Amino acid sequence: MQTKEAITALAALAQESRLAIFRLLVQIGPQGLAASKIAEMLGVPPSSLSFHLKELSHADLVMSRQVGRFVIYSANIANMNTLLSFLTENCCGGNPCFATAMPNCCDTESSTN
Amino acid sequence: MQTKEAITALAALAQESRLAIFRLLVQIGPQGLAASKIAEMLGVPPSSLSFHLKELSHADLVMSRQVGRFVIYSANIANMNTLLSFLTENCCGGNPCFATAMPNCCDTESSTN
DNA sequence: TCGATAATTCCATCATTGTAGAATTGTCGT
DNA sequence: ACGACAATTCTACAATGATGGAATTATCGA
Repeated sequence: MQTKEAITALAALAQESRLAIFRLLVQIGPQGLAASKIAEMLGVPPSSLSFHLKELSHADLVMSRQVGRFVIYSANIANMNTLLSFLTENCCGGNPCFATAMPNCCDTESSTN
Repeated sequence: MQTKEAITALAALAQESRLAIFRLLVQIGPQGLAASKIAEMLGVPPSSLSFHLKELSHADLVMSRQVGRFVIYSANIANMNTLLSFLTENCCGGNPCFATAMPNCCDTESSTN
């Protein structure tokens, strides 16, 4: 992961609505939620929600798939884990302090780990 | 950790200079670096550096201590870990996907793991 | 106490981002 | 094809954040 991508992701998360959306999607897991459902649960106006979902998508933190007239959004856990790793990369110069790898949370589609 | 604190921390990291500063301090570890040294290593003007260090301090991502006429900054790894946990909290509804706890990177002041 | 260096605050300028109503596009059921 | 609903884009407006030079505060060595 490059610095630029990390900043995009962090900036995407550094906003009340988007953080709420993302955390909601993390908790829901791979099955995801329709945009309208998210709007309903979080009380965000549709246009604002679209704006924020676009930001999160652009930051590769959420994925979307079309199902009928719904667009289902889900958290991109793999990329979130990449981000977390980036933040702790080479912690303390790689000395004993650091417990190897980051957790693999909800290994998305690919193989587990 | 509250949402508000998380947003403050994420916003602090979502900026090129600050992310560079933070990652540098993470890699340096508990011993930390003087502000002037950081400025030198990253090529940031002193006033800008102060501004960014203040942001990072306010977000509880770095700590500082005065040593002579130097102010030594170090990463607050404990709080970073709290932030990472917050982001993955209750992932997938707490189902099998999630590998228990976050890594404890550089257990700050206390014992070194 | 004086010069030198470390660090922060002040300040003005510039750029980016959040917000939400209205209009638009796309998909469904009949 | 038409009405209903899902979602996005368009468009201003308001608010916040980044930048770096100059002045200021604080600490050291001699």
